[in-house]
Amino acid sequence: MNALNISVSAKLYNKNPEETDLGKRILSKSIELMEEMGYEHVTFKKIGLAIESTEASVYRYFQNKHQLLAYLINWYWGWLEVKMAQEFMMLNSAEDKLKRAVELLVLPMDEDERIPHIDEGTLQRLVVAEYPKIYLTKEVDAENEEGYFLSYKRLCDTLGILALQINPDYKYPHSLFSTVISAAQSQQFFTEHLPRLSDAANDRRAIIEFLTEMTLNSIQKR
Amino acid sequence: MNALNISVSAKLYNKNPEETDLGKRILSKSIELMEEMGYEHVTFKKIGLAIESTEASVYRYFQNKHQLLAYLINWYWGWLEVKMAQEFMMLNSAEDKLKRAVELLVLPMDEDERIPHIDEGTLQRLVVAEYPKIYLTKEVDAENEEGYFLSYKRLCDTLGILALQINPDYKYPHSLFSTVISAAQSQQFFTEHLPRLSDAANDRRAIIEFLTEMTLNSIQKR
DNA sequence: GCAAATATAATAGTATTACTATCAAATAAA
DNA sequence: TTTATTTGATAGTAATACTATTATATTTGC
Repeated sequence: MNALNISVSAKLYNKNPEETDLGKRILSKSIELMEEMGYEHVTFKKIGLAIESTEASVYRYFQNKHQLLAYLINWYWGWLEVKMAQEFMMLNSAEDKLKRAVELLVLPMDEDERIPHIDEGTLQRLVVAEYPKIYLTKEVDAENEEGYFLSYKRLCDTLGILALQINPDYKYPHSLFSTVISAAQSQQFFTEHLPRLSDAANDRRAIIEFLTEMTLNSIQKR
Repeated sequence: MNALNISVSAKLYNKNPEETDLGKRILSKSIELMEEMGYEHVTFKKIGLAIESTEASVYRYFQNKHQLLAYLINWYWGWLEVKMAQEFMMLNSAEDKLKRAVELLVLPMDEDERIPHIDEGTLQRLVVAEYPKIYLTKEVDAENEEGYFLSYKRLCDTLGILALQINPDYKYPHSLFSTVISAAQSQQFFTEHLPRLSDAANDRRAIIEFLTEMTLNSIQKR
């Protein structure tokens, strides 16, 4: 077992991939493959090949590619939340915590050696490139009931609570942080691929400053 | 010919659908079908059936489903820009223009009778549900060079210029408006499907207030 | 240590999708 | 009215997203 375990809803897999060696290889290789060739071009057959096993084996762990992506993205948000909780212990003001949260959303991730089968840096790039695809479907309502988006919602709540500590009268904490988290992802994507949609020429610090200003200016009492 | 024509880059179609009756039926029915059953579940075969023609006919106008979606979404942003330009003529301050722009992004659209083959209200709902899918692909760089995202970029520019009229020192006009436009879409989606990610219980006015505050507070000199 | 249960590998097969190609009939343009 | 263009009808192909089956490992419970 791992020193650290990120819990992901049991509805997000057929058979828990964290419990077997093959399962971990599926996670590790599908992160790699999806980041490299893009979600649309990945098939369970290709994953089977990459893990030196078969398509059928992958199906034993995940019902389909969409569920696998949802698993990985949930894992990422869950892991980010743990990271934030750890770092928040050292910080004393809600404002500092929010600033640090924005940094964690945008700065590249180092690998966590406690979890050798997941490369957090690659996973972060995968999330930047694919995350809205897990909810932009006609199945969203059914999947929402299955808990497909729990970790994302929890993260928004957590940050929203910090905002209310700064200004208890702020009316839009959930909207603000779903916007900020989403903007953190898309600004990273835009600086790389559609630079005219951002003002941060490949400079993560500028993205952080933009988001931090936007967040704090929105919350502030006036 | 139409009284009003929204121009869409010629790279977004094989054969211009605005020029023939069949082409217009393709546009009209694919908006309907995609909004109704979701992008993933639409096929050219189904569109062919819906327009009482064949799969092959649809392929004569669009290379594939992705290009068709890109066409429709570009058409939407192009049309919104025209709408905004019309309304801005009546308004005298940059702030009023920005406020109105946010409203146009969020309020439901009435049909424009000058363009009978496009139902703008349905198209708007389609854009809310699908727009990031046109750039979240591995082909984004190639498609960007083909002009797949021009109308979106132009819209962000236009609004960014208004922001600079309010505060010429504001450093992030492009980032801000790509964020605001994107948030306008996703907040509409969240209030309907993932309400815990917003604070606007099915109330478009609340979304507008949230976005307007966020925008103006970000720009303001302080 | 052995029987029973479970996990995996290898393979086959099906329906659907995303196209490409062909050709004749209809329509429009010169 | 000849010629070109557009459409309709049909066929075909490779890939995808699965489901099913069976033999062989591997693990677990007793």
